[in-house]
Amino acid sequence: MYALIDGNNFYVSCERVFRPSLQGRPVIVLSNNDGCAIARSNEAKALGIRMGAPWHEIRHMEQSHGLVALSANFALYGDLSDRMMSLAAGLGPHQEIYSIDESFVDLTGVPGNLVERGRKIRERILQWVGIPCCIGIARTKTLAKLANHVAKTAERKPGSYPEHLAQICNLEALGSDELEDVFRRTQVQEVWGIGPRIGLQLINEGIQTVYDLVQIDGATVKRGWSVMLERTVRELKGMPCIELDHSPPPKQQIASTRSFGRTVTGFTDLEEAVTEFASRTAQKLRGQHSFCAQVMVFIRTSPFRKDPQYSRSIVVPLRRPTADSASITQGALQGLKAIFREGFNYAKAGVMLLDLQPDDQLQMELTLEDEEDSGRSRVRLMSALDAVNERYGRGTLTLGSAGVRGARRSWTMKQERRTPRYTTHVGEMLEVRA
DNA sequence: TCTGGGGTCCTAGGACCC
DNA sequence: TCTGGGGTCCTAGGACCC
Repeated sequence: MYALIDGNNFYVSCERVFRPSLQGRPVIVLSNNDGCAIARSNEAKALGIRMGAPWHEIRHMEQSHGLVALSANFALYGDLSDRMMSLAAGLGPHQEIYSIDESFVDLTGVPGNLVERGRKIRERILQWVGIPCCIGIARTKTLAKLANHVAKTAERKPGSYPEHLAQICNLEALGSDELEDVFRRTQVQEVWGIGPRIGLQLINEGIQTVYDLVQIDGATVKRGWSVMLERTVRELKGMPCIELDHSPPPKQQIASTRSFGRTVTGFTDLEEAVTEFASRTAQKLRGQHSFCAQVMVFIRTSPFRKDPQYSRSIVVPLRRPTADSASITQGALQGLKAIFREGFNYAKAGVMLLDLQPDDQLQMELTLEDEEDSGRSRVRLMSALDAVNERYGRGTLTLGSAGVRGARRSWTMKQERRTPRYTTHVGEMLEVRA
């Protein structure tokens, strides 16, 4: 048995914790560069604002409907997520943190009424953190996701599902007639693992609801689509195929990419940006105790503009696997030189680290003694760099080619509506006056 | 004028091996 | 007219997730 617990409209709920006046109003959170909507309150959903809607297309609703749009404040969301997750872990013995707002909990062996237990945890998260959650409970992870969808939709749209399934939904507790009713009311595109493409194909084949989908036998699904969809169908039939990942394996690639606040044309701007992206990836790499053997760098123009288009990437092999910011940055800049072309309006760039391996399983090589010493001192230098940036904030210490804070850096992202980092930045804490 | 970022897994096809 | 069989590895592209 699994539970899936997630925060409702998570980013918006985080903003409302510190600004209760946003309750009951249509609120959205925008992506980096204030580009498009990535979280919507129920009221914003009711206005017909789609996930990913470009801000410039819906901006007029500020005036007409009192829409509130905020820039993404990931420092705040990450911190509230940690608090929510530690309380959600109380549901059962093992937890898998699946995303910033969702976790699966293995309920095997948990005694008593699971719905009651869920309700207590939900109340605690609401009271202690301030985030409203919904919980889905079922025999497989895919069904737990489905149950969670039912719990949320029943709460938000009365009449869509039986009322008693709102907020906390345990599919295992339903009779077969009621379960069939839930399956008939749920469209295939709502299923975890079925995206817009496959969803459309299924509908064209006359398979509209989860009920239709579970009528098909596995072999037909595999032949007509893929082993992935077959697995999903088996899970919907109650056969567990996806296990809980309670200690997620180290990442196989690490990326840092950004769209620019405005387009840039010069090599120097790209050099600064790529230096920063490379440094960030290197820091993440050290965080999971890995080395990388290859660095990928890409630059591209905006496909949304009518400008001449250019998009290229290149993979640069490193001389030896490393987690040193300078070596990784050097590789990335070397790649950038190779792919840069004059005369384009660049809108985005990024660095990805590939071919990752644990940093304690390095292939040894013959080195001169002083080189080995300098290798060790580089490791200490990187530890010191990370420690200083951890203590005093990201960007306190950077490589020279990253450019100087507050100087040009014309490429940095636009965030015109960000709320304070209430819980992670001393200078931005809430002040309460008597 | 203005359209996010960071991941995973699967598949098909080509190169290569014995 | 006729040209093996079985396997691995790599890459690019597609689909999906939040």
